[in-house]
Amino acid sequence: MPKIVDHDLRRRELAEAVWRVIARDGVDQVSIRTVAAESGWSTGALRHYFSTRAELLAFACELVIDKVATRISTTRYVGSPREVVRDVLLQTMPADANRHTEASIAFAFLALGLGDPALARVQRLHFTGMYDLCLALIRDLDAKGLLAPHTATVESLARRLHALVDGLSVHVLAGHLDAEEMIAQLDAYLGELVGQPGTSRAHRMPAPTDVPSARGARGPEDGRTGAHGTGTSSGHRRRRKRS
Amino acid sequence: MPKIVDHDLRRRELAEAVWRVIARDGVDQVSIRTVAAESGWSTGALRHYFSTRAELLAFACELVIDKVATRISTTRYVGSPREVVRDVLLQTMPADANRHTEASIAFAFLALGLGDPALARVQRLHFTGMYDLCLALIRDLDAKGLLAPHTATVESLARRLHALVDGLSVHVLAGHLDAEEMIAQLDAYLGELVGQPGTSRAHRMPAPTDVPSARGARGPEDGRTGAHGTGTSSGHRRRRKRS
DNA sequence: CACTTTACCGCACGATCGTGCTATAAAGAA
DNA sequence: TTCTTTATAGCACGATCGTGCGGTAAAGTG
Repeated sequence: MPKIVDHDLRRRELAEAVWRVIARDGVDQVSIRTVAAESGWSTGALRHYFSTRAELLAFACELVIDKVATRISTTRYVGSPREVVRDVLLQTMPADANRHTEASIAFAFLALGLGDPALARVQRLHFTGMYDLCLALIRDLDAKGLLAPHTATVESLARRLHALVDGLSVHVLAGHLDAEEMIAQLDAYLGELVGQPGTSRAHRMPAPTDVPSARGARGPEDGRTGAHGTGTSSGHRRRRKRS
Repeated sequence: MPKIVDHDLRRRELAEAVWRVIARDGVDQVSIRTVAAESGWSTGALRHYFSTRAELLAFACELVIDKVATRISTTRYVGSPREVVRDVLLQTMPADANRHTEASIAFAFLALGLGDPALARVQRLHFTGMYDLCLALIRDLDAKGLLAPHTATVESLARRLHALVDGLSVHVLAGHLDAEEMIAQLDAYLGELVGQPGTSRAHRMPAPTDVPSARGARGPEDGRTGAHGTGTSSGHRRRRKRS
């Protein structure tokens, strides 16, 4: 047998090059050649791992979705139930530079999905997973008796929470809000969901709370070594052999 | 003087061709040639009205924003203040086929704006205008004493309403919600803002209520004949002279 | 009529696109 | 060693892109 490379690992590496191109130059700058240049490979090498451009994009889209799902389900959360809910939801929002980049990539794919049914299908799964997560969080608060008196069903509350989270995210991505304001509004909304108490650190419940998984949500283990950092931070530009 | 055409009118006609291409084939199918074919003009004719592709896109983006701003400020609203608020906000949301198309176009531009600072600037103005509109609506409810007891500022309530509106819209555009569910959730949220009463038609106030303008919001008059229907419905395909 | 100005067409250029293809390098198996 | 299989490079093809530009039709003025 000749030189063997981990195909799945290489595909992830190339997908991350797609992310960097999208984050830096916009989604309409993604081409086989630009991704090849960004990753340091040749166009011919790319075709060994993705037979078509659409396949590359679909993989990069799925991967960024998996990335946040994995982070949600592997992060340990501390604090009151309300703080846990807040921090879980913030995992999907542009709360810092890393998540801003991540969210803008996911958002770019979302727009691309308006004209690409294959991408749209992947994204609907993501939305369904996020709604299920919101519903589970709300149900958890309800079971703990922390929800303020309400007339709506928990499903209705979850739908609105989900919409608020995505709406706030879009507003930050569009430059209409900054991250602090976004977080403040999320906090304010959660403050209306539970009793009045603000972000009070009193009444803390230090035991890490279980977080309902967002989707099929396979853990960090799917053949690889665990949390090795799928982060965008691995932006090493490989140098070419020639030219 | 030779043949004179209304430049602004022609530019609008071409921008509507851009909208149709985006709605039918996706934003990445917009090129000078496809827009020329869609509008029935030649590529050379296009260049008489837009010297560059970016200029064409920017104009089409601004125009779709103006279109909803104009509709908001020219529609007469009837019903209780709460119903007025609902109907005003629904003007920007994919509540029916027409508005769905319109919203998907605006959304496509939004993603395009992530990589184009000029477009991003236009869109920030739009978001600011929409926030101001939400704030004015909330203040109107507050002045009428219709707001349920709340601890938050009206600005905070407006921010969250704005985010909910856009979040629900995105969820419909992504195929995650249908229009009815979206409207139901908007209604439910407004039901929490004001007193408990649902969408009850009792206690109606039939006098058309004034709607605070969304932006600089010039009326429908800006040199043209008024409400002549800037609608996407004017999809007449012009036949070429030859070929 | 001729003349001027605007509207419009459509070709041409160079760049870039996705993708098929061949040639070569590398690495274990025999 | 030779052979077989995989990995990678990079060229070539046809299509499409944005845009510049010259030519022609039309409409009003003199």
